Amino acid sequence: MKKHKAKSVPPPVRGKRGPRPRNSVTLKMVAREAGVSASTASRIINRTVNVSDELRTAVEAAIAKFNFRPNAAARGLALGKTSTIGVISQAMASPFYGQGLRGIETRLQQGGYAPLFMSGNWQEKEEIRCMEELINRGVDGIILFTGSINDAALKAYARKVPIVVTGRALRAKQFISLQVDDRHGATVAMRHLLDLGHRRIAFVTGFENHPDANERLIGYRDALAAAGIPYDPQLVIAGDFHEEGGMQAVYQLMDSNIAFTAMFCVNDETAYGACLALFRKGMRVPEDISIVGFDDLPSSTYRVPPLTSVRQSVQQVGECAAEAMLQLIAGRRPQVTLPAVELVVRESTSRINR
Amino acid sequence: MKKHKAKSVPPPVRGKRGPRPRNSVTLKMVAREAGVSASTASRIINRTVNVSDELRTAVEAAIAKFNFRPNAAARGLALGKTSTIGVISQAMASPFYGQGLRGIETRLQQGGYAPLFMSGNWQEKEEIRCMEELINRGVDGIILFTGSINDAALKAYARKVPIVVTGRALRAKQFISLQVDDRHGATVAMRHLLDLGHRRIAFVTGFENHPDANERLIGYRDALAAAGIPYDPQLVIAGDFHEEGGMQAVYQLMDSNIAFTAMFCVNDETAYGACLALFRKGMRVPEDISIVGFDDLPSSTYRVPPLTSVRQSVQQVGECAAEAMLQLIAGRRPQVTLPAVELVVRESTSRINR
DNA sequence: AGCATCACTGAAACCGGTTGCAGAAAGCCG
DNA sequence: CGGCTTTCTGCAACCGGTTTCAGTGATGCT
Repeated sequence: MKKHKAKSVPPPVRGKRGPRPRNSVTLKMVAREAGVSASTASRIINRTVNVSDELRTAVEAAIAKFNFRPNAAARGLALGKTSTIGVISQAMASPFYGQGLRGIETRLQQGGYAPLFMSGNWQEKEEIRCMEELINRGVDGIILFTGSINDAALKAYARKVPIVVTGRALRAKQFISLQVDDRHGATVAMRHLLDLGHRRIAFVTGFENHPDANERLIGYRDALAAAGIPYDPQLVIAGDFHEEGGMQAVYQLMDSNIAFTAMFCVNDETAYGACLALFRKGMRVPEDISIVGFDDLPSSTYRVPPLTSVRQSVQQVGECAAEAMLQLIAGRRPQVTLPAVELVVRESTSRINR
Repeated sequence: MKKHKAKSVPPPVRGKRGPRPRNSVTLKMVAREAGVSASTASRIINRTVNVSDELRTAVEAAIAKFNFRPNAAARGLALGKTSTIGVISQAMASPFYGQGLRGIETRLQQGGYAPLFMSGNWQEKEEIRCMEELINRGVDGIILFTGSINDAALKAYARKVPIVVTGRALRAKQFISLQVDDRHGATVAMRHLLDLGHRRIAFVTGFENHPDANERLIGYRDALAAAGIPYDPQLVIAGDFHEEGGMQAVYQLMDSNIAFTAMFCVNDETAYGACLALFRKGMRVPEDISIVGFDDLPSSTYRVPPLTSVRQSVQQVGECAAEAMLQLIAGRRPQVTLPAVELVVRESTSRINR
């Protein structure tokens, strides 16, 4: 008994396959229950074609009865898409990113996509790793939320998968970059302080060369220039976008005996740190020093005192990014506009009193 | 020209299929390049069997040359697993969850899994939706980070997929629950206040019936009892785990002229709100009122004044949850222990001065 | 009535991997 | 030197959907 040519009559070999305790309902089972073929069931589910009402209700009943949910992997394989969007941010733990991620999640979900979040931890290498991993997993697009991957690499990736990036000015196919109007926001913040009579205004910036930080610095300088106040480099201190940077900046200013009556911080977290350092130094906010932040994190409302800040609604930026991605995938050239930045005046700023 | 029986000779129909611009390298291409079959290539990649060094290097070279990455959907379909763990939390935007999620992400990644995050927004219905969605997507396990899905439903889900839950005491197959020692933490916080001489200590709790809140309330009462101080229900105010709840609690206490010299808040965010309300009422922290929080969020270090809090390292809880999940998947009965809670004394508490 | 059109439906070929089975080649034995 | 393991390798059958193509009745048009 030898079958010298196995192909002549394909015998249903059917050994029991591997780990098959898939406790799941398959399309075939639903189809059989409804008395139709799998193809028809599939078409009904996806509304690909019209089918008679009779069959439709039968299939729908079967689906409900078994609580059928199509297997995402199979569908992804067949369709060549996963209905998943990769999202790379820097750190989930930060309230800033949390906000943005939430916006992305919300909007994506409306569009039938789910986000797959990964964190780059402020390291380009890690971001690259995330990129690769996400592409492996076959995501249908990638949103880079304030990433630092260099432009060239990004363009290269954009040829494999649609990409949306925040905080860049870069054009390419399958590629959208969203620019928050950092410069304008900074100008508005400065104008507020200037209006209150401040003239010696310190600026705590972020990492060297970070686009957001640079733009905000430009806004700072623009506002000074417009008010006819000379730019004093001593008043600009490098920070790290975190509380620690804000604290160090204050210590540095005060230890150097550099006079100032107000501070503009590159983001709210930096402002928090500055507040604490001033408190340590026995200075009061806003009586002695006025402080303005940027981002208007939710917790800024509840600081003591509540922080004046430039609101850019990170959540809305996230939503816009998601929106852009959805349009990109749909093949349209996205036309999304970020909400305008606006100053939220609270209690960390007051008229200069001396 | 009619072929009445199409099956007799299966003709390679091969119409051009749908959207096939898969710009990806397939296993088959790699195999051909290396001069082996797809099966062998697969086995080499997965180290399923030993193969001659010659072939191994050939295949590895081909992989490198094409930068081949196996298609995750196909692999998932064949294997019945996705190397993805679903994670349901309540809100990404909150620093609390951000911390925990970060811990989960870190640990999972070490184990070769990636997290798929979804938010329930404190609504059981949404959590259920997430559950379903995650199961659809074929995740290999689900971590419910402080969820409110009822125990019965949870047990039912656990029959379809391994589940790890925080903040419950529930046993089942394929199911682990992690309990933070809330009660002990609350006791420690209270003992600190009592040691400082406080006797009228308010407690701002969370949502009604939330397990964490209840446990902490018990700790509060235990500590009072141990100190021989009668429990005064007037001093316990319901909150919402957020700043707003803390503010309202303070207003309520003060408007009712209920005397108190210290507050213990169910979590840090509540404490933040309380601080602000006290500030509004012209009370100083800690000179007039001492405040203790719970969770020790990163930003508590930078509050003005820095907040005394019970540290439970949410990030470590996240890591433990991930660890438990990995073990569960590996078929072991996980034996993970959460780090002990500890009090971090900062500047929001001081000896009573009256 | 005769033939083209149309609306539905099912069989089978994919998607891109994994893996049971068997055949081939090499090694070992009596 | 033939028979029997042992080690590798390839064929083809899956995984669970989607979609092309062909086939069946029913209908429309001349």
